Amino acid sequence: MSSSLNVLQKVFGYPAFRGQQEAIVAHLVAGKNALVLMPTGGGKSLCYQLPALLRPGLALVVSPLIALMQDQVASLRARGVAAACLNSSLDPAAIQDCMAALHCGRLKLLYVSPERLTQPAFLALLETLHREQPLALFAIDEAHCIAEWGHDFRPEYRQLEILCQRFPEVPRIALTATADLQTRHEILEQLHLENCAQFISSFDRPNLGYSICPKHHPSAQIAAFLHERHAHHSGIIYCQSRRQAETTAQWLQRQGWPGLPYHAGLPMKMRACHQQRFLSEPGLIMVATVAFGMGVDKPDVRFVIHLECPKNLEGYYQETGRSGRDGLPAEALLLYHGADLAAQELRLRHNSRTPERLRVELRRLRALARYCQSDGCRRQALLDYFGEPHEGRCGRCDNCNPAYRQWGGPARRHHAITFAADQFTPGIHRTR
DNA sequence: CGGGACTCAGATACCTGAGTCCCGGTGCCGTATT
Repeated sequence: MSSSLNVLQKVFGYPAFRGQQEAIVAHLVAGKNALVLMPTGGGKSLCYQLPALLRPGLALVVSPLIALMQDQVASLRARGVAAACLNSSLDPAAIQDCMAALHCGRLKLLYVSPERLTQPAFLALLETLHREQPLALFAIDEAHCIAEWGHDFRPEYRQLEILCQRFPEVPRIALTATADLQTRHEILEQLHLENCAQFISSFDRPNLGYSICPKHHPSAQIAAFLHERHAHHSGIIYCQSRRQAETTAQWLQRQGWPGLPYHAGLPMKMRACHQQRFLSEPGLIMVATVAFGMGVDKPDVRFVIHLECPKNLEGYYQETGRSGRDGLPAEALLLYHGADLAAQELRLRHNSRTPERLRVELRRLRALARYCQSDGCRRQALLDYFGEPHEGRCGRCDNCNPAYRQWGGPARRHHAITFAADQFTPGIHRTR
């Protein structure tokens, strides 16, 4: 039995590798670089965790959120792996413990943020450790953040090339569940992975149905959608602003739907409470900004509604992809209005740091606009955007199947909630 | 900011016009202040 299969079974408790995992692990164990695109739930973490155990030395994992680090460390420790994170949530004593463990070589995996990683003092620490015992590898988890956040929001994401400069012989692996061609290009460029192997799984989510409807009267359209299709289902409604999330959640509650607001302007306790309730209570509707989602793994989310257009198809794919993780049917509904696109364009023009950046973002926005306005198969268009062929006529989008075309909204608002139930094709939305 | 979307009232079973509101959002880290 190979040592990697042995560790897979003994430490992680899986009988066998899935998909491209085995090839990726072998590639990394051999000391080579890789880019991995794999859907959530596909077993991405294993692709660097297993090599981290098989190679000598400490593996460093760059992760965007403290909550993600904590989840990963807890799960590794539960399997008996010496893992830790180093971040601002730790008290001085915990930091001391972590440093002691690092210095005596007891740790196998250390999770840090890009902000921590790029601090001179931390890099000096890494170099000290590296002289004692060469580092096992660098893993950049959620690597799309390099492109998504690196340009303005979290600039340290664009300083990760320092890994290659300071530790050129340590293998690097970048992992994400969502990256369009532009984002892939930026990840490869920033991490100096230009000629590395790319392991790209299919982006198709066959159990998701896609609908895009003209936004006439959103509250009536949402009410009809929930009433006819998703009563008592868990779902997410994505909004573009905190205020919209608040008002929409309040409106839902007034209508008798269990809506909970979620955005970064809420007190920490309330955010945690709403997230916990969403995960544990059935049938809740999270009304959220982009603050909600990363690292949230709820298998039975049955629908995602976009009250406004996201700013590109990458974001749309990410957000819709949070439904149907259990493999059972789920639906994505986007309420489309040209003015929302125009608003996104204005924001881009206002906020883009460089003309080049603006050009790139406008191109991505226009791809989203074409997608919304297209009368072709949505699945085919979405997969095409990610460079993946699909024959079209998927049967599970509004352009392929009239049953997904019900939410166009009433021409006259007072007819809002009077859709006839017999318009639906039975059997399309079974949930078990 | 100007202009579009939405709400609400009033009149009347669908529609109009005036008034209001809006004009992003994501998190690390470290330091200053209670």
